[in-house]
Amino acid sequence: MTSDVAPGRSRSGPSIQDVARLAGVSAQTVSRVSTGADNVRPATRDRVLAAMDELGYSPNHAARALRYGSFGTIGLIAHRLARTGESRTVEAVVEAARAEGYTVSLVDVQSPSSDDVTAAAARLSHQSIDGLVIIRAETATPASLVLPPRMPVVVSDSRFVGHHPAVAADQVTGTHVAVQHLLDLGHRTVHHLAGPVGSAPAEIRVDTWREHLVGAGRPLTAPLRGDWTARSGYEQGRLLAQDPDVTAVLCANDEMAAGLIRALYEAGRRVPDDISVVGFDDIPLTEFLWPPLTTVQQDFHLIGHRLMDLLLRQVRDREPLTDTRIVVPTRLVVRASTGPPRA
Amino acid sequence: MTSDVAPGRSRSGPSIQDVARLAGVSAQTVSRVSTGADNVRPATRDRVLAAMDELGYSPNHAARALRYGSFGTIGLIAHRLARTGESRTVEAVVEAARAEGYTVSLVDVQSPSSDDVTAAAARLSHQSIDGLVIIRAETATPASLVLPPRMPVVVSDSRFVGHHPAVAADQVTGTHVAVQHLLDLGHRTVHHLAGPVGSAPAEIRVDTWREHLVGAGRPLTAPLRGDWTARSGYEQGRLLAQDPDVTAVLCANDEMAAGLIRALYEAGRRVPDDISVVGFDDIPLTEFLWPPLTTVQQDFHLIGHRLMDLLLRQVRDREPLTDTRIVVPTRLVVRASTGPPRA
DNA sequence: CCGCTGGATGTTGACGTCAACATCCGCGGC
DNA sequence: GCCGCGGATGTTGACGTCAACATCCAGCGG
Repeated sequence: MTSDVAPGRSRSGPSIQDVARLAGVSAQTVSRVSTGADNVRPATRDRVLAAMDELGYSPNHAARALRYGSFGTIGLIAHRLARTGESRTVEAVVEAARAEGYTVSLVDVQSPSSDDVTAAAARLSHQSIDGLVIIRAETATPASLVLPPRMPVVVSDSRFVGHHPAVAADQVTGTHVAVQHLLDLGHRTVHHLAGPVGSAPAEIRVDTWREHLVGAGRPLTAPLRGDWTARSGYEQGRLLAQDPDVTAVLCANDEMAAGLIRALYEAGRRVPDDISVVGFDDIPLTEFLWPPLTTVQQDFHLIGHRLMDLLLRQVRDREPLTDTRIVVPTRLVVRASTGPPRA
Repeated sequence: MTSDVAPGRSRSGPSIQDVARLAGVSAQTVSRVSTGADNVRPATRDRVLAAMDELGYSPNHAARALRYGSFGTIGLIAHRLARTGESRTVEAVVEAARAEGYTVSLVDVQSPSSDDVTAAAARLSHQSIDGLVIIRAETATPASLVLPPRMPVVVSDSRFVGHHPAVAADQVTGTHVAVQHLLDLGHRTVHHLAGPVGSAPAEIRVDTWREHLVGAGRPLTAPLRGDWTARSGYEQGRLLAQDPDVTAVLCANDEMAAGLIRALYEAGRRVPDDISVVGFDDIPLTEFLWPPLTTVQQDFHLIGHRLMDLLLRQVRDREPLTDTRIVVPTRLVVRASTGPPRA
């Protein structure tokens, strides 16, 4: 019943030594029990387990990490974490990581520039992480992004193909299908409310949209620019509402589409009667907007899991995956915000 | 020019010894340079820095953590991380942590029950975290939540007052103000679309709503129950639309309000002409719904920062904050979804 | 009854870092 | 010229864990 646990030893709990003392065995035997080695007599094991329980012992992760050279932790760099696509991807990565026994260390960078991402990666690598996931480093470029050598990395951005293993939604097909959907409905051309200049996903969508219209021989207008927020969609929508030629708009995400639709309504233009609108992402609210939004669905959950798969193949199996690329399909969900143009 | 860095030493980079060898000094001198001690001759310091640079050295965090008993890491437990309130709070905590030099280890629990949260906390405490932030452990209860002893903890849930330091939005005032706003408009009573049974924030809103109506001597109806999703709001809205007595509904969050409004429209009941609707949270899209939603704004950003403040007071300053409680104000934002009942 | 075998358990050292203490060296004062 | 002092640098040990090796003992065959 005597308790001779060292009293004032900082914050960290009881050590393996304390347990060993209480159980009347050596530290090594305690270690064997806690790593699940099989050559421990059941009676001894029980005694050790009881001692662990009494002391509330849990192995010191720092010591294990030092011993093994691995933390069981992966770093995750995101920008504007609270945005829909980001937070859902993060959630999926965290979920997949937990399933594999890894913990996720999260860093939210101020800007998605190469400098900030480089700094965040350096910070994380000091944490002795086993691998690094970078989510949508929008304005970073492969050449200027400096990562710790020998660090397994995956990126959710197709721009990094050839430099880092990447997982990306098939935005090209998604955009083609969305534009074609509008043309099929009879629209003469499609306007585009794009994401900010410099953002890679925004540019891919702009390029594909333009290419498709050119390929179909349709008139081309300059893309409008938003910053992904509903407010920017609203502002651009006020401008667009002035233009009687506009009958169909492809928006680079759902938030901007929501803002746009509201601006159109306020200007007296009805969706889809006067103007058809397509979004991108399929956020949970999309279905309950008025009218329910036709949109290009991205499977963020799958993207998150694929990111983790790809990372673990490098971390665990030591596969060198320099230029692997995984494309996750997108899918057009047709709801009520698109229809034929007014005759 | 000779490079005698040990070749096959797993993943971790060069050690302090490698740098010392290259610079022709002892490991301790390298340590002094990297911790910024001042008693190193400038010439020596330069030599060491050059060696660090050449080798790409950075201190091994695991070893430091072992030595110091601290990781510079805080644990963050969340449930359904991708939800609006959660992701914005997480973002704010991560931001505040980074500003203070801490990294955040993220765990997303399957369910917000005491058991799952307890397990997650145990997992994290193995990571040698310095403190723990628990975001909205909805159905966990103070009594059954077992946390590692001596672990600094903060919780964003007022139910834990008296057990753990907590930061919570002032939902009580927010709910009172919202209900009164509807009564002031002339509604005879207010219906309530609540969150799931067992969720603490949901129950607080239910209790306050009921209490306010009773206090004002208004007729009381049983709260409808959703699960925070827009879909559940839609489903309850279909039921509610059948009831001609309903003229005002307070929803426990904005997503459910959006779903509810859509169901009302589909049933031919107009908002706010036939029915007024109030939401809760003020998510970014709220303003761009149709009609723009009157809602109770919660300042998630401030909540995140306050959580971090409270945690650091325990971690850094060793303040024992058992029952501290910080209340973050809420605010009713009146938009276009509320109005007087039809005469 | 002795020695051998094999499983259970103990001992040692190393992972990388840094505080405490030890040592070394140059310079100023007497 | 010698002593002492103080700043720069080196050495030792400890943080907690676990693999490798060492030891111990029970049981069995000869």
